[in-house]
Amino acid sequence: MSGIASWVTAKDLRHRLDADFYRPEYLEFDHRAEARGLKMRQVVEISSLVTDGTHKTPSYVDSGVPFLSAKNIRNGFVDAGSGHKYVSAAEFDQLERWNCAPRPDDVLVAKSGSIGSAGLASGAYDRFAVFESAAIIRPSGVSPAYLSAYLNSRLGQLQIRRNSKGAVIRHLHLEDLREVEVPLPDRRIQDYIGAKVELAERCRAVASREREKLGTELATLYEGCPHAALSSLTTMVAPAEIDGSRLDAWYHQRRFITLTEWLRRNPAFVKLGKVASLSSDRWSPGAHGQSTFRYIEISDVDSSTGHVSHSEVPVENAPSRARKLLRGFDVLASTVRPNRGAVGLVPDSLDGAVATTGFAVVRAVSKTDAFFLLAVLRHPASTAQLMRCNTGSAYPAIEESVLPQIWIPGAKPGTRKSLGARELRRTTLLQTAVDLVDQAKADVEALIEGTLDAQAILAETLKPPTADDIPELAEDDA
DNA sequence: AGTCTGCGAAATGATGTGTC
DNA sequence: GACACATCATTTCGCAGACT
Repeated sequence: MSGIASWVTAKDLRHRLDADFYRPEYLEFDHRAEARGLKMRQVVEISSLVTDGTHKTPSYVDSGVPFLSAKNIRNGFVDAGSGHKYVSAAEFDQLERWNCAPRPDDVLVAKSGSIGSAGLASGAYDRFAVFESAAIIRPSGVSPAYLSAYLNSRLGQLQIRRNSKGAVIRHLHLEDLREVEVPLPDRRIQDYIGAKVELAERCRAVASREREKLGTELATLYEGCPHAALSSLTTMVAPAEIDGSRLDAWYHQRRFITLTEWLRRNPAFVKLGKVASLSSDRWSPGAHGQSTFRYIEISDVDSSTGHVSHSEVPVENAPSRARKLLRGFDVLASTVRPNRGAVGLVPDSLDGAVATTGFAVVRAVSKTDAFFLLAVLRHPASTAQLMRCNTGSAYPAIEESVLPQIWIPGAKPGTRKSLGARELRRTTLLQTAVDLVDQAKADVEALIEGTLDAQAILAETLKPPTADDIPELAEDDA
């Protein structure tokens, strides 16, 4: 960001007259695209429909047709995995008539919340409806996957920010989205960039199938486990059921007692502490002579995928909680707000990174075992056990020492290995998908910079990656 | 006059951080 | 370790003008 004042010449002037619209970085973008000889088209010119989801809050139902909102558009994907609501079939029909049901080739853009995030509708479901917080673009004359990559790129985000309004809470309005300018290269270049996004979608589809299989396999291990039972907070407790450590109603809810008893009596279950240990490796700022460090906080763990990311933080700005030194393949479980179920696995690339003290760091004996633990700790039976040990209602948290005490399936080595391998494959595919979208975004930026080898793409000497380049996809069983 | 759409903003929800 | 609080993100609501 540079100075507030910006010199605007007549040829830069468009329909808007506010200073913000003409900030130097925006003008620079205009000039650069022009220098590349790129055609610029407004979103409205390259789509047959630009609308948004329903404004009328539907009456939600427990199951039916999926109903997604802005929070489902993240990291370049329309992601159903982070949870969503449902509407009845009848309500869906009405929504479809109102153009609130995206088609597979549509591009969705977040209008509220993390505005400007985009993704392909096909990434979620074939049939679903969206809320007002998501915009629907039906591309025409542009590759949908390319459009999605562009909107997610730094440049697309810049354009969206440029067109969004609102002093305090910025929102993206439809009329502004329609005016967002899109560089339109040769169709073959669009397809080259779009192919990466499409391949990423394919990885995600296979990953989600893996998750289903994993779910089935885990269900076998947890067969008969009463983890989903509900009970009221009022419980009659027999004296023998009070373990002395706590006397509160929360801990003694019938469903918790039933679950723990069931697990304790079942010889197929062992305590986590039997198969893994808590790490107490510490880190302190300044002790390692670096100027920055890789910091992992709770929000860096994606609770729907188990993926762990990080941010680079200068050592002098280290939060007081940055204390836990990590190794590759450590399993992180959040001890604050355990209901969120933030459990993730530290990729090998983050060996030596630092986590907040809000995590318990579980260290398994092997790599596949770590993935097995990841799968098991994400299971509702584990979350319920952690929730039982919750203290504090305003600030729910558990103690780290609870983790080794929870019961997990003491599966045979072979089973653990195959489950772990499946979880590994799922995680790898999801990461590959993210990498591919990042590549596509980088390509768009290179296109504007003029560093993209357009000649090679047109001559087809430079080809986009295909499914054959991703070993995890090759194993995809028929 | 009734309905739909675009827009703004309050209400609600989530979550990281400093501090004791 | 617990807490209050700040700071967002997201949902929901309702007004106003356009459209039918």
